[in-house]
Amino acid sequence: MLMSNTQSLEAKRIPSAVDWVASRSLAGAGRRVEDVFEQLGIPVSFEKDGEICAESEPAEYIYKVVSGTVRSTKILDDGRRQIGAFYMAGDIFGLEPGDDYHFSAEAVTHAEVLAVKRSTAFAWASQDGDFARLLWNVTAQHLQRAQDHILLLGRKTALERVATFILEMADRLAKEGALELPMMRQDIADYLGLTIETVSRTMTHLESTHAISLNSSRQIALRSRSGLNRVNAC
Amino acid sequence: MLMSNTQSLEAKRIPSAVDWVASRSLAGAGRRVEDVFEQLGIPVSFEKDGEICAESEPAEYIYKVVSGTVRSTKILDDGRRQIGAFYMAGDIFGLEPGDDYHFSAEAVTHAEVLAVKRSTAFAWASQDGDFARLLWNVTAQHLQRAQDHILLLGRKTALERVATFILEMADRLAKEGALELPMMRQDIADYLGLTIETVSRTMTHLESTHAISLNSSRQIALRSRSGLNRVNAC
DNA sequence: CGGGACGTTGAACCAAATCAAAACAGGTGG
DNA sequence: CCACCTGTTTTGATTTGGTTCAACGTCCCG
Repeated sequence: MLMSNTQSLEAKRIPSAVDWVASRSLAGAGRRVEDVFEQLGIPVSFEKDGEICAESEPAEYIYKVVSGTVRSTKILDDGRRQIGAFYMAGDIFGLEPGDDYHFSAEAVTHAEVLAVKRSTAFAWASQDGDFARLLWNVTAQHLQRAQDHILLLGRKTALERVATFILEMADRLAKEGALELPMMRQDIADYLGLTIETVSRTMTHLESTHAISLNSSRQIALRSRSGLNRVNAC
Repeated sequence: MLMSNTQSLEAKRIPSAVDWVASRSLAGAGRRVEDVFEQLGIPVSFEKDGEICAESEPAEYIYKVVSGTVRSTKILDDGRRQIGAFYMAGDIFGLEPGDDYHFSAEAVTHAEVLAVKRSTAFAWASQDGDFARLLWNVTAQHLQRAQDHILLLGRKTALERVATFILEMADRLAKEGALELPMMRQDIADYLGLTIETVSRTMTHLESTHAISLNSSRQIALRSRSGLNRVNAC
């Protein structure tokens, strides 16, 4: 869909970025490592549902989310879909040990990302231990989240899954007690390994037990964090 | 249980390893990066069900499996257990971005591991880009496996889960078509997010459809890899 | 040969899925 | 401003895959 967007990257800016890193890689020590993406990244924006990268395509870029929300997905032959993670502002994704992406990534909302060529990032990391350490750290944190999610999918009930989800989202994007979910019910269902109906019913149930209140389907207020924590086994 | 074993590590050998890495870290360039664990690691062995590390304890060591099989587990308050991964000979585990382990690890069978102090490994990695790259690679591969497992737990049926499991184990430890499972049914169930009964029934079903044959409960022969691949959605 | 751990099988049950329909929320255009 | 359309969410009725509960086999190992 937004393939043209992705492909145009190459023609537009990348070659100069490669030259840049080659010429400055040893001068990078003074640079703040957190800002490497900001300095080397090409800003790209994706409309809602735009495809940022596709499973089993060459993993040419690493991405950092500037704004918006991104989902990583895997799809089975018959269309069943699983969302592995949501990435929000500040999150880095697309780091692959092999040559190809191992999942697809799509914009949940309109999203702005910074794209850095994999080769550029690796070249930089080989010169700058702090940056290498940052990349490892990002990967290891993703792994921890994945392990938590494995526990959720393998052993938690629908009620526990939804409670965990709401608490996770509250931590990541709450402004004083209320949160605006960027994704629709189908995305939540595919993240939690449930159906939309079960997600909807469970939300309603949490509202009826005064754990949350649903301003609109996307806007949730935490009524009782302790209630959510209680229902969320841990 | 084997806490004494783990704790004795410190007294026994670690301090000398720290000195060693300090004195030789810059001389390490000629060393084969794959062998760093063999050179720096302290061999430790664990009996069946021995605890190698525990969730939320300080992540003091990184481990490499020499022989045997290890499971990583997370447990909910009420005892529900999820196995995140199995580690076999050659696998590295225990790499944590934070200061504490994020899961427990136990020996499924009698297991020999090499333990390297986290601080030692990180010190080495900061001097040796190849070793840093190796550690990142290990982490990123674990992440990919975790993502595949998330898909399995979120969206696959019991039959598909068991088929996927058998194919995975066949890839990792098959000798000409037959494989000897190191773990019991409860471990398989906790890995696949099922119950022992369902795992057992599903194995029986796969045998009755001539996809596998069960020599004993632990010894499986792949009768029809294509049959398994067919049942295993992907 | 007897006991305990592990594995299989059977029957009843239940949490979540599926199937179906109604309610809701934005847009768009008259 | 309202009527209409389309995509999304909620609610209801029914079904089902997998769990639970219960019993029986099997395999070691002393």
